[in-house]
Amino acid sequence: MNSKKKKKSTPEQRTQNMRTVALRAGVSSATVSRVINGLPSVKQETAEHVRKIIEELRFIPNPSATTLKYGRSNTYGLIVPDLTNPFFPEFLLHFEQVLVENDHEILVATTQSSEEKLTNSVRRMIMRRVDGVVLMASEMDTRSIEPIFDHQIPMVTVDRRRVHKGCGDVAIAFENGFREAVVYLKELGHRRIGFVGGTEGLTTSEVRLQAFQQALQNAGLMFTSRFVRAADYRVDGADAAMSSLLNEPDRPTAIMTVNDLTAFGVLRALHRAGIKVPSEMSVVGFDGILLSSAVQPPLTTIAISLKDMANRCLEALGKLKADVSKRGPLLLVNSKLLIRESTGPAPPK
Amino acid sequence: MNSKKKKKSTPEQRTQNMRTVALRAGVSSATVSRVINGLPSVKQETAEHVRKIIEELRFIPNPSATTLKYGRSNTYGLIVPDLTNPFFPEFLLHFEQVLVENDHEILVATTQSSEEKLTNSVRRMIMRRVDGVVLMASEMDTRSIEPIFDHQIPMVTVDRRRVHKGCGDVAIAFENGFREAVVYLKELGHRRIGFVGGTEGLTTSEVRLQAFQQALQNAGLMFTSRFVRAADYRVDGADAAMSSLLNEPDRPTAIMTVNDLTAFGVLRALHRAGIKVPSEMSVVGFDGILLSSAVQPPLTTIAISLKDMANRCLEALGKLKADVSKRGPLLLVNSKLLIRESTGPAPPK
DNA sequence: ATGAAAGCGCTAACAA
DNA sequence: TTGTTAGCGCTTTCAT
Repeated sequence: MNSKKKKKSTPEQRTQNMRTVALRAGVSSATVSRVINGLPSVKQETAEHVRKIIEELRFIPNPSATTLKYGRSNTYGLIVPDLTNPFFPEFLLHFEQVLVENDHEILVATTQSSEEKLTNSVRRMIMRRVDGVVLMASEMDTRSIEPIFDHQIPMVTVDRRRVHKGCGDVAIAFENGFREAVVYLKELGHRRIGFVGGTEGLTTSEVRLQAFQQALQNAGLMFTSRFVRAADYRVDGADAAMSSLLNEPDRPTAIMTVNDLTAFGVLRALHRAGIKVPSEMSVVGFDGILLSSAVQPPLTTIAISLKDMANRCLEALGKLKADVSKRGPLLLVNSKLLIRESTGPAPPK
Repeated sequence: MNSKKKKKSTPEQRTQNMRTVALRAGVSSATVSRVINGLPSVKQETAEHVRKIIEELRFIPNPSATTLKYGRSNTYGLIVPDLTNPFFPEFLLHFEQVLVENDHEILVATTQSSEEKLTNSVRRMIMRRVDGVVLMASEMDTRSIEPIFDHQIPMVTVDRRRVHKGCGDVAIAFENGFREAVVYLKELGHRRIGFVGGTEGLTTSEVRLQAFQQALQNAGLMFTSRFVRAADYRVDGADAAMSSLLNEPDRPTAIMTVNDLTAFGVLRALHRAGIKVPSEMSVVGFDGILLSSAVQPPLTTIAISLKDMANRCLEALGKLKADVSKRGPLLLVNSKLLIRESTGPAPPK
């Protein structure tokens, strides 16, 4: 029963289009287009009639025609390193919320910290003619993202802290958050504060480490690299790093971390070592992912407002859309200490 | 410096296209197309030359033309209820892995369990002319997804356990997993096993509860609804449900749950109540999300192979693509008990 | 082995 | 206020 009817050239089944609607409504397809796009130059009456037909026919327009015509797709690209870190899906959620309101789509790509995948993701973004890209994989080499600029696509990076032609940046105000946390820990009597950081060699990791160092200085506390370990933003790496840190002769009484996953790893290492949190050691996370309140003990963490961050990204992208040839803005997202139960008074000497 | 040159009709800046390449290579755009698509009917020499030009020009094709022509977009849709449950992003990751290999895109939509959002997501899927949809929001009313069938788009649901015309299903084999877990708990001496389930009224919740009940029967253990609570697949809801369960006069010695997030909530409630895990009570999760090994204690859980699941979804979609007018397959994904530290021998009477 | 050309659905000029 | 029409980039007959 395989019907092999080929009329002329159209190879697959035809779908409805504005013509179909127009024919049925007794108007031209231009009018249908105008109605759908809400242009004012249509008689009230006609518009309503057309809308009724659209309803009847359950007509759904085909945006690929518009994409073809204008080279823009009402889609934004989001490139993230790792969807298994809940921070990114949570951001995605907020980003989506803002965009879908505006009838935009999101094209998500993950890089898994591979240069090759990034190059590939960038290519996909360009192919799909995205209106803008948010790049959260700041660890990457600049070369891979150059095609974005060649194609005049606005881009915002997160936490690269550099802007240039066609590219803005949304930076997380680590400084504030770390300062607030250090002050808080100091008030609790902590004097030796350690740090489990991110992958070495990444700008973003260095920025965070420096912010921590700065915060210690501001509070008049001593910084020693003996209390610092690099990890990889993930649980297992952080666990290992913390275990190594525990070998230091005089231990810190509090640990700050580069993100919540790292804090989870630290908690696990401490638990395995039989060190009680917070009575023997305090732990502070960073990010404020939803699950940070679900672990034991609920994590004191420096939270970022994802909503704010999504809005800033859009803001930067919007500014660039007006003129891709100028340098993008450098915006800041604040962080805020969220006190829960993984921190407490420093143990007595 | 706003250049306002309008030549004829083209409103935005032109981009490269196959013509550009063709001109430069001294061939026709048809040949360029054939080279790009790897058709065999091109002279080796010509093909290489064209490829060189493509390279030189850094040409990137525009798939929206193809989408327009053929009404298919090389994109699959994925509709999930909740990106903040790590299970879904983790699945997305595997799904993406399989698809990107095949030069496909993913269009993600979240429903947040809202019927309206689902309707909207479905519309977006149709607009973008996706080649198929994976629907993980099985809690939803059927009406909202009907347009998918009207538009002949293959669909796979996850864990609806019903198939029909144009729609397959990938079911998670809860039965196996629960049976395995119950047997394991029984061997540890547990006789009273409680259950914290999913949102009431959802097929998927009922399936899981029944699987649990069945597993108890098979093991010759008593089932009592006093030891069962409905929650909402999330931490807070599960925490509350567990707290309520603790009010029962003779408590269960082990708790099984409907997903890992629920287990996290249970752990938190137990911790707050001062009940030690696993010495006083054992807890079993479901899903095997990455973070299940990061909590304290590391969670014994019934793990699903996400890779397997992604492959099954594709398999079902592939079968349907061959013929959307027939009913889709009903495939099964296995689950497997992962023993960690949240389970132990039943406490002495 | 290659080229010419039609047409996918939509929208903005332009005409009426 | 509405209609006519060209053309976005690509693929695929059909012709050469």
